[in-house]
Amino acid sequence: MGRKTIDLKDAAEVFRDFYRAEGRMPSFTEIAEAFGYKSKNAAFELVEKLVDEGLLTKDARGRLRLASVGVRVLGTIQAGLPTTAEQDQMESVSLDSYLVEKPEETFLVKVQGDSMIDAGIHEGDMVLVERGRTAREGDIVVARVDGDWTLKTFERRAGQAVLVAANKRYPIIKPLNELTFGGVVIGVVRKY
Amino acid sequence: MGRKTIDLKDAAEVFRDFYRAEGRMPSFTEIAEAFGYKSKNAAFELVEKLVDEGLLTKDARGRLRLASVGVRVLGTIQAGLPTTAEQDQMESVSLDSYLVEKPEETFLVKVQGDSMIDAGIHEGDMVLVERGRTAREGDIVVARVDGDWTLKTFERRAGQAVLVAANKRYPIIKPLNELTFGGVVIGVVRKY
DNA sequence: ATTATTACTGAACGACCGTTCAGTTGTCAA
DNA sequence: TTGACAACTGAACGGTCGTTCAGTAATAAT
Repeated sequence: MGRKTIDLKDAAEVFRDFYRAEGRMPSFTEIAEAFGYKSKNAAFELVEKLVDEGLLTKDARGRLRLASVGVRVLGTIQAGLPTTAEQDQMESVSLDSYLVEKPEETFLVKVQGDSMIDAGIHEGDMVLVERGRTAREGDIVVARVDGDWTLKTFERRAGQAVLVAANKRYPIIKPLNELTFGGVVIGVVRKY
Repeated sequence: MGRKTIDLKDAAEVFRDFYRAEGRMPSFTEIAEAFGYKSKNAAFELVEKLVDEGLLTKDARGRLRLASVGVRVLGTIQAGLPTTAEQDQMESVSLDSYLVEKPEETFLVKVQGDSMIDAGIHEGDMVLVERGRTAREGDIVVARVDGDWTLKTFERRAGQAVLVAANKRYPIIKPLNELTFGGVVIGVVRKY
């Protein structure tokens, strides 16, 4: 046979790393460099195998594309986790596009304190805040009350806009002078 | 002056949409098509403006790159949300690469029930499960106990492996015959 | 009305792209 | 030992790429 045999899964990993670092797929010249080939054709044939395996895709003009960007979605937990054979047919979703609609207006903010713990937002969690969206009752908002920025639920009590913590140990905040909305929390992200 | 003047922010949105749909940035021919230009040069000059505005970047070989993939990270909530002027210098992070290390082994599972509510995992949340990772004490795991798949904290009581719910109303599960680990929960994602 | 400036068109350039092909080198099975 | 086969090398091809340049059309200021 030939010289070395590489695991195709490992090869696909190299492509994914390149895509993450560069934001695009490598050219055949770059693939050859990455794998230590001296010929583009060696890279070409490697890509053909990966396409056959379904790990890569090509578009009409031959440009490469990752078969699975993001994470695959499994319906419910009841079925257990899928095997390698089953997972090919599963839909794959990018967490960025799943959670964020307006990247230009969205920010990731680290949560301090436990004032929203009953809403499942713990200290150290990251909340996705969209700036400029109008807050509706019940929305969790980033707001500036009398000089301080806080993370609270926006509600109305007797016609007045108030900020309510999701923790019984915190009082309801009734803005005296100032109430500015920084943004609305559109999502929560936690990493263990 | 020339014929029409387009808002550069809107133009950048077109590029982002293309990148989301195709997984890569458009060529100048494709840009011309998307904006209704009959000449590649019109697209070229539009891109130059976007680069000047910092909305796009070019690499060494002239290929385009989105200036902000993913979401910008804001340190703490104390400072409030940044203005347009400040946000340019902020680091931008892809949620995919922030949360997921091994895309091939990671799955997104929708949570049913309230057994993990004290750990801040509510019904309807999505948990990121990495298959194959060895579970350590205190890890939240997807496990199969005596035939049923559940989401619980993995612990040891008197030398025996047990599954503990983060909810006082649920009992500790001591596996009778079978205990199979499907994967370890490496993150939580919630969308409002 | 004239001029300057901007928004384009259209053609051309070398460079690199994906692809193909002929040949070489190493490895395994018979 | 031999032959088949797979893993490569190296050169070549047309095509598309990013880029440049000369010119035209439309707006705005003078």
